[in-house]
Amino acid sequence: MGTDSLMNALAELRARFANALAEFTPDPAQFAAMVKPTQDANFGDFQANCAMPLAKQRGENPRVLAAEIVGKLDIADLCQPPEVAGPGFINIRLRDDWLTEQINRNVVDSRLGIEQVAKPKRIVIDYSAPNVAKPMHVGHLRSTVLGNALYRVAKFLGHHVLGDNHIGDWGTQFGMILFGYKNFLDRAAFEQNAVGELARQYRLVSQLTGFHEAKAEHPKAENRLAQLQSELNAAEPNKPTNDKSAEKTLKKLRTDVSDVREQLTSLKKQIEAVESSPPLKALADAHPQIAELARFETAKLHGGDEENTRLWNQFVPQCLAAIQGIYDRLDIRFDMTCGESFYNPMLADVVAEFQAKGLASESDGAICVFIPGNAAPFIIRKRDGAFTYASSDLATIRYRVNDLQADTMLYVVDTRQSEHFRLLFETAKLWGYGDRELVHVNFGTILGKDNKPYKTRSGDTIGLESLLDAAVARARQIVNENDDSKPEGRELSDAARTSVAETVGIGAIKYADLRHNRESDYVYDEDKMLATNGDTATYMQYAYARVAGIFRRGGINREPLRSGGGRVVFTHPSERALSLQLLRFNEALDGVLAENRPNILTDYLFATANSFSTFYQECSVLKEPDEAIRTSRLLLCDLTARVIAAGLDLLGMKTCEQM
RNA sequence: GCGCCCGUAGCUCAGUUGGAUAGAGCAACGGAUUUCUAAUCCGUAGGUCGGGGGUUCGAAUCCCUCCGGGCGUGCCA
Repeated sequence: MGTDSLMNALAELRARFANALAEFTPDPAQFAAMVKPTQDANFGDFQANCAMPLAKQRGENPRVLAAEIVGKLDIADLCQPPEVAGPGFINIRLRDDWLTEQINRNVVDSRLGIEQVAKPKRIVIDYSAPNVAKPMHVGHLRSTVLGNALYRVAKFLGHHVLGDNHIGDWGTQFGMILFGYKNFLDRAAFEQNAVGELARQYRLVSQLTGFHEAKAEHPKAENRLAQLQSELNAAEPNKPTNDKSAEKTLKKLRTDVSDVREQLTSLKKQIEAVESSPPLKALADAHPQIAELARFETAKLHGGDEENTRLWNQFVPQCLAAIQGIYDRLDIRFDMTCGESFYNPMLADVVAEFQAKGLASESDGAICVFIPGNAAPFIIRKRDGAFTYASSDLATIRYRVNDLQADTMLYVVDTRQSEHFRLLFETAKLWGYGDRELVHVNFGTILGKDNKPYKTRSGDTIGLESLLDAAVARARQIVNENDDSKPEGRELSDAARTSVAETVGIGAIKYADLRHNRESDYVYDEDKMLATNGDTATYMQYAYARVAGIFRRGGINREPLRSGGGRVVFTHPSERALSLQLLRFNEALDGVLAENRPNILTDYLFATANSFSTFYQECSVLKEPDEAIRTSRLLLCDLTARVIAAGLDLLGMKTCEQM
């Protein structure tokens, strides 16, 4: 395969442009990078935007320069003669013979034309990271789905990737279960379902703790409200006419008042939830110091207390096994699960090293790293001597660099922790890890239809499991309806329907998450993600199933088809469009990794499935009388199916042969 | 108070280091089916890209400012 690079049209064009541009600039690569796919097919397949900025730099006429560049270009083997348009765009249309050459190469390529990277990096992807003490909830969805997609793509492109689940197994939450276990355990329930009972303990202790805090906070909030209210009442009547700053203060007061009101109602709700239930109220009254006692259990665990250590060793594997159930369903496996407890033994040494090197200093009793230009300190040990997640994260970096030889570390974590990671990375740089790539792959919040963080109507967080169940149940309904309404009656067995529903339901959730720009918040809308039309996982899965249907109906074996020596030929515009689209798979994958944005791949797959649907509409395959054309179309179908299945697989989604 | 982010079509969202007439999906309207699966395709309509100013041959994108919203903010992770 001496012409590997030809498989990537964009890269090849850029290389050719770089050659031509060498005569005009010392930095041809920068300008060659301005070759891009066109947005509008009327302008051809690719466009080069380099003439304008280059002309500006050289003080020349951009159109004239564009023509000169075209004159130096050696691309006649791949493109039709380029055209200069507008202020100096160079429009390029690939030659059909070159295109068919490439597509025929990909048709028989097991990697679908995707090369592995020349210089693989060792990448650690830190994602999902649930707290094992409590059930996974909607807040874990994005990290889990996004991280896994990046993991799969990086791996497919040939990087050495380690997926690491940095679980919370050592924090205050564990003290809460320990306290609950010792004081409130329902033994029978525990025998029957240990993890469920532990989760109940967590919720119970957390509720009681919250109750006492709310009790203490409530009068303070009322005072604050009263004070703000009176300030507002005083300010409101002498409303200034044209005083901007006074107006602003007034507005600020109003929002403060409504904020405190909101806080008050939520406190009341918390209090009422306990007080309206006599058994809960009795528990609360019996344990006024519950928060402190739970913290004490955590401290005992950290101190090596025998009983707590024994319970911890018993609980953690059980909790992990329960979480694994969700991962199995989501088709996710980690290479390693090194949580907080794994790094615990290293923390004292890390802090000592920072102190010894003079990188950290004491402030108000806490050990802090102060980064110039940052107001907030990076606290690596608290006043009470306990370590923080800052110290744990530093130990993690050291481990990943020294023991795992990581070049790149990705942290797929909520954007609200941006500041923490900024400080963490700065601190790591001071510590001597400035040569490693540390990236916070941040993402936004999943919102409910009220545009607030997604919660149940009563304000509880939504369990991940129930989210999956709901989507699958809805998918099952749709599968039933669709299959029942087939012209010749139902085609799927009950078992098949169940399996399709799982594939479609889980796919819907994942796709809905991945198709958004990760940095945006998005509204969780089950109706939309499971709609039978539109930009959904189902659309891609359906396109795949249609291809599978062709091969099934035609009784065609795909392996022999590929090796049968048939060739793709263009007889219809939709065949060309589909082929070009299929050849762009590598652009999409490169794009995903360049910015850690899987939505680039969802966009690509949607466009691909769309291209296919058009082709499917315009070109009959099995009914095509000309055998060469029929074979050509079968080859296109086969490659389409493989690209869609591979793309979905890289996003963590499955396909079905029939749906 | 300080810091970060966002504001694009009626709704949900894309928009690649500044590029051509700002794009999808849904909803609306009009077409296509003796179905290789209509969970589809083709078309129409819909936007002062929050307002204003600036830089540029060229701005949704960069800078300033104002308005509106979200998030974070020294010992939770």
